[in-house]
Amino acid sequence: MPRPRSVSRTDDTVISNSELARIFNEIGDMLEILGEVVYKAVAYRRVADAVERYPDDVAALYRRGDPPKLPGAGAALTAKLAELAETGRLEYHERLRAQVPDGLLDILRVPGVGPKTVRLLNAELGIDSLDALRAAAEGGQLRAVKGLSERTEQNVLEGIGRIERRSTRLLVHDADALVASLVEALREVRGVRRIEPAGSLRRRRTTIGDLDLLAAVDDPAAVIAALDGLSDVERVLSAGTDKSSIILRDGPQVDLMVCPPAAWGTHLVHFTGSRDHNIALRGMALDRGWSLSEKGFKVIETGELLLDPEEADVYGRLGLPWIPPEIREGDGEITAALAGKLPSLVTADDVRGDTHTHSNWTDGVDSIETMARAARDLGHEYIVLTDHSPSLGIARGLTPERVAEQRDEIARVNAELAPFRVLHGTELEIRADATLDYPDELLARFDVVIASIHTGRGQSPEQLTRRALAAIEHPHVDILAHPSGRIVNRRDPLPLDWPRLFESAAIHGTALEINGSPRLDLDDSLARAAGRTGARLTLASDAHRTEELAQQRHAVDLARRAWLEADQLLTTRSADALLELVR
DNA sequence: GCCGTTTTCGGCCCGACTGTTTTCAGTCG
Repeated sequence: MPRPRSVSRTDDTVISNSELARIFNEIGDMLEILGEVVYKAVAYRRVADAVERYPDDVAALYRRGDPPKLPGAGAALTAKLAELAETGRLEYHERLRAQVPDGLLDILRVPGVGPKTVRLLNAELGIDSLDALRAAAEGGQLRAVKGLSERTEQNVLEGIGRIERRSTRLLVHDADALVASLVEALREVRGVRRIEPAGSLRRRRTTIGDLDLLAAVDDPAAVIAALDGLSDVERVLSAGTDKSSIILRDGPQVDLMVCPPAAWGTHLVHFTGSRDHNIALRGMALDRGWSLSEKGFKVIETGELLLDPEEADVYGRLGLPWIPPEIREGDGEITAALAGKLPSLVTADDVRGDTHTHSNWTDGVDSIETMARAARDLGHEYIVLTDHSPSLGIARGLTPERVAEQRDEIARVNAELAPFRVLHGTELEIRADATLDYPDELLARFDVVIASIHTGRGQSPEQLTRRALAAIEHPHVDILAHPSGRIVNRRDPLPLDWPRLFESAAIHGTALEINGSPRLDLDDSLARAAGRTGARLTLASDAHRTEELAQQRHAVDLARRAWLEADQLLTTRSADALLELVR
């Protein structure tokens, strides 16, 4: 399976953050294969992570002479980022690639095969590609190498099969459903006191690699046996006394950790992560003479183990308030906690309405009344109905005449369902030429106008930014919907000038949407950056059927990851307060 | 390669599991 590698660039395109990160990660892999000190590889990967998470375009900032301060980037790596930003290439990277055969990086992706084994295979058997590795394993040649065996050959073949089948990371929406069924199955096992998802799912990341579960149990063997025995388990990867890993059929890897109830706190902190967050906590523990692991705090002088049954006890020992999982990314939360400046994150209970919903008047499935009743059942006080404007032909956008008819229908539903309210809105197309899809007189009659880009996505960053700004600055536009236009795992975000957009949104009082559908747009780092500039945001489901109204809770999760508080959001207000704000 | 209210050198989070080996290295999270 060939993997993409960077190519020489001759055009004037600024290299993207994800491409920078990819190159730095690849350097880390190559350094390890070459047998360099592992910390050098770690340094490159750390900076790769920081670049990937950075909300603005790192290369563009370098070019502008305003390079960001990235944690873990010293003189050497800063110079390499600068070289990549200026030229799109990195001589050091190309030199390493000349030393490391292409296929070795592919082999490194086989589970269970690390850099040492890659080197060994290459040195002893001349293996330099996945195909060569597969052939050698099938031919029983690996067992001739000291330290490898027939068993290794089987594992390698299974590993190759898995990376060839492996799809993209799991969307959090899908991971939730999977984990719920696992938790339900294991909760009933004898001796299970508590069981909860941990890892990136508990941090509510957008996509999930492996599913992590933590169980507090009296009898570890019982719950591990129960997991391994589930009907949809394709293979048991490992099964020890404290943890077990399985692969679900057509699904992700699931890691189950068990612990005694008395040590639940440290285990949950440990397995929730992130890695950077845990490293920071361990550093703080060391300063106090403790070694922190999932087992507990070990007093270094005496070896005594201090147990914490709850997470709050763990943080308390370190002089910290409990930190919500969503912001445990090693991205300033420890500093904020120490200073007593943790945000009071928005919660699902703060939400009073939804600013982006559709009906069967355009591309939705359910009627206005059905959507309204479902939203009321969810506890909402109102929804904004935002069916499409005409130029989005694929969605059967509403003509001005149909808009008028829809207004009457909404009045009827409101009379029926009061005090619940349907506010009359529109999802207004921002056309390719930066004009809007309805005349101003018509826009003025809507309660709420949300504007979005669906077409002309191939335009230059300048053109696209101009279109978004045209909407933000328009007096009748209240919300920019799914601002980046991305769909997770399917459609890349538009290359917009975000700092300019956020600043303009703050000035004009136009809110930016956090969309809880599989778009998950804005993403968490952009939403955090927007919040910092003082722009207002809104949480929306973009529901096209009643069941999708519940998607809004993914927007809540994302807002929490973005450090947002209730008063920075529209949908935490009453309908009247919302109308007052957008007037 | 980075980094310092102990350090400009000597550290760099910590432990479980596997496999092959008789005490540990490699891999993973």
